[in-house]
Amino acid sequence: MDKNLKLFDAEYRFACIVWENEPIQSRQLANLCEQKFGWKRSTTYTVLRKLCERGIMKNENSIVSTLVDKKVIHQYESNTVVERTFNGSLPKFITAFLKDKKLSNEEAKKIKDLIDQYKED
Amino acid sequence: MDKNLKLFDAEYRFACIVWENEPIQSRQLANLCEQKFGWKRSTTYTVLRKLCERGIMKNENSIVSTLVDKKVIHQYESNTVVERTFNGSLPKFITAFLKDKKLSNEEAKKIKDLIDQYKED
DNA sequence: AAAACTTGTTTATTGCAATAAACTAAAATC
DNA sequence: GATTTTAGTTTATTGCAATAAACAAGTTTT
Repeated sequence: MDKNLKLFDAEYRFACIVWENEPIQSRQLANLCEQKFGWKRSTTYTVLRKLCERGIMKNENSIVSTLVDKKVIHQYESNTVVERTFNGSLPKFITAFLKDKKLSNEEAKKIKDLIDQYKED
Repeated sequence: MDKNLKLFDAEYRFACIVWENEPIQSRQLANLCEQKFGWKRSTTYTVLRKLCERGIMKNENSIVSTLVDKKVIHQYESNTVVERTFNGSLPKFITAFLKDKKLSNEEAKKIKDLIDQYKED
């Protein structure tokens, strides 16, 4: 299936709730969304159904769970931003992000170690 | 002034044209937008005026120019994404971005050198 | 000075995300 | 088996981004 991984704001916040609580009863999910977002029951169901139609979640016997990992959504999201706004360049993104910021030695080391993990063998 | 630095998609694409061509006559700008986006003249003026009202551009004697550097918008944009979706963590963002990717030694070095530039003295 | 053109504003129109009300059907309870 | 509850769908409603048509006022051209 050709999943559209672009989650709109409301969808993303909703998905976070599901990721944190899955598998979860649809009823409970509606309650959570009511608490966290002030959503009416029908709103939760509408958002849920849209995501099910796109193959991102499923609702089987009133048990809701995700079909797409949060990591995959994050991957999609980060790639989209870098492509759209930074010409696909990670260094450009980092430069923009760090503008007016300073990193401690530990923070810098952490990132550099991280980068090394993605070097091709 | 309290500039709202959030540019919507159309606004951002428009701003890019201005950054690349400023200072530019409003007429020429309308022509460019017509070519690049297929916009009618009035669309260009509407978008332009919104950005002027927000202190992001100005239009003086039919000469359009920006009041906010592209870097600042990029800074805002990158910070917003990292905060909203990655809990403010740059490493988390990078991890998501690099998933399923490999970096050449040169690419890795480039990024690590970049990181070092932001270490506090 | 009338006509034509230019610049910019005011006022629609459209599309879609976000939210919810109203309804339906099945299941559980009395 | 009638009633109430639960799960989910269908059908609005609202708000706002994106786009543009229609208009106004100044400037240039004839």
